[in-house]
Order: sequence, then C-alpha cells, then structure tokens
Amino acid sequence: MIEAVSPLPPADVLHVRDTCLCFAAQRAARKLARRFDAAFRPLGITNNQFSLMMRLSVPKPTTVSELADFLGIDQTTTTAALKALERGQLVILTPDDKDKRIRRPALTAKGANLMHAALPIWRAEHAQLDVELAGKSTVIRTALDRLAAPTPPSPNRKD
Amino acid sequence: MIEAVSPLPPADVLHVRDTCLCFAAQRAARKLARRFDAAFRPLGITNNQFSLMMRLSVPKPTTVSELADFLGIDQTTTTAALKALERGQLVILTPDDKDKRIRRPALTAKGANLMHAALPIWRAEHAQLDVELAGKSTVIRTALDRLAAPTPPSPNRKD
DNA sequence: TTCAAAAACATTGATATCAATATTTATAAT
DNA sequence: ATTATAAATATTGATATCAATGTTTTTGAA
Repeated sequence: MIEAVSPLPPADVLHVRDTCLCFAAQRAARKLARRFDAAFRPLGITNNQFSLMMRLSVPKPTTVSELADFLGIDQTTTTAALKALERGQLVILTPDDKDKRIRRPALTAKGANLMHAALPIWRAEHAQLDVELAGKSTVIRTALDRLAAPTPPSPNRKD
Repeated sequence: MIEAVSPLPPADVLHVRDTCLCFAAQRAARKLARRFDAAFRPLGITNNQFSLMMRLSVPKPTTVSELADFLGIDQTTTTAALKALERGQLVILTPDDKDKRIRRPALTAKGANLMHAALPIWRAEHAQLDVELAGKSTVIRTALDRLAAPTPPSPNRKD
C-alpha cells in the first residue's frame, strides 16, 4: 500500500486558507471576544456571561434549555456557565413548581445591578466598533446571522 | 445609597440582542465549529486542529508564535493545541539550531497523510455550505476578515 | 394503569481559550 | 564583559465548548 507523505499542494493550502469560512469565523469571534472581555473586565464578567445575563434581563421566565437555544450553545455548556454565575451570586436557579425537572435561572439583585453597570460599557465599546467598521455593521451582522441560521434541509444530510 | 434592582429596560435588552456583533460572531463561529468538527470526526480531528495543520502544510519553517499570529489565538493556546497534536503523533516539535528558545512545529508523515484525507472532506463540506449561502460566501468572508483585522489606531485607545 | 419513550438537566472527559506569570535564551546598552 | 531588556515558549488557573452518557421526571401509548 502506497502512503502519501508529501505535503499538500501549495495551491490547495492557500485556497483553504483564503476561503475557509469556518476558520474566518473562529478568528473573528476570538478577536471580538477578547475585545469585549477586556471591556467588561472591570466588572469581573466575560462577554459570554454578559450575553447570558442579558437574556436573563428579559422578565420572561426561562429554562436552561431555552437559554442554550438562544445562545447557540450546548445545554451542558449552559449548565457549566450558570454554575460559575451562581458561584458569583449573579444568578439564582429556582426549581419549577409544576415540572420538577426544570430549574429556572434568574438574575439576583446583584446580577441586575451589574447589568446596569455593564450596559454603558457595551454601548461605548460597540459604538467604537461601529465607527471602525465604517457603516458596514449591519451588513456584517446580517452575514453572521445567516451563518448562525439553521441548516436548510437537504436530501444529502442526515440530522 | 440607592441601588437599582430593577431589570434593564426591555427596549435596551432587545437592542443589544439584535445588534451585538460580538454575540452574533460567537454564535456563528460555534455553529460552524460544530459543523466542521462533525465532518472531520471520522479522522479524529477538530476544525481547529485542521486549521493549525493546514498552516503546517506550507513547507516554510514556522514558530509557535507565528502560528499563533496566523490563527489569531494566544501563544499559550497554541502551545496547548500543539501538545494534543504531539500526543497524537500528527505534529513534531524540533528545537531550532540557531535559537535555542524556538521549537519548530512540523507535520509528521502521519500528520501529512491525515491532511490528504482531510482536504476532500473540507472541500465537500465547504461546497455544501457555499450552496446554502447562495452566493453570499465572498461577502460573508470579507465581513469576517474585516472583524478579524487589527484594530485601527485611535487617539482614544491605549494599547 | 403501566410502561416505554421523551424531555430536562447534570456529570465526565477532552480540547479550546486567555490572563497572569515564570523560565530560558538572545540582544542591546553600558 | 556585565547587565538590563526583550523575545520565545511554558505553566497555572479559570471559563468555554461539546460528545457521550447518566438521572430524574414527564408524557404518551397500549
């Protein structure tokens, strides 16, 4: 059996590097994460925690799974994220009366106060980002939403 | 001292939810990561490992730091990623002759072979993605590259 | 009613990520 | 030549992420 040990053709490598949307998305997301993490650092929260708690700022009752859906993350990731916020007393999880499987996450007073402090920070950072993107923000967000949209059904895909 | 315990105004919450580029980027990146992770799973690698090894498929000698720069990740993250690939014998780290601080990562024969198997998988998955995006791929990639671009210098920012 | 299937959440193990910090080596200034 | 600084990499500790799997509770079908 002949095994290839040669490197890939340079043209192929360059093509992947210059066109891969997955790679481009990871890189862009990391960059923005670092940026907003830095902005929120004085408050002791990350950009992820901000997004999660922003969802909890809507009075509507929520579940762990609904939260996961909204954030686009796994349910197990959500459980882990909530645990950290619980430790910091920013979020409290209350068992549901009707359905004993459900634990409803909600902001504590401390968490709500923190969001009041976080909002102007988000505003300032995002305004600066908008300036840097010179009017392209909407186009970019539309593109990102498209990437996050559910995969359209296809006869070739087994989900 | 009066402390606000009320939730944020619903209009503010919705505005953040609907406009935050950081959140949109995280969600899109996670979605694509899951997708390509699944595609590469038969090979036992992740989308991140694919991107890293793709860079190593360029014959040009590299360093850990240069790799970090290219991937847009921290140098410490790169060290950790290389460690996993080393364990799998897909990558080997060789001390540099001239500069004893430098360890040069390179694909092993096993790693190169794996990339030969990975390329058609990437092609197929990306082609499918392109179809789903209905001709918007280039626009989207341009947007992502813009987000990943270095922050333009500003008198207000201290880097 | 009983019981199988589904739903909600948690746990484990692995990679991924970065800030803060440490270590080793090279470079530049004195 | 010494020494201070910078550069390259590694380590630690925390959150982030998901697949696989387990547990408890609910729901639906026989």
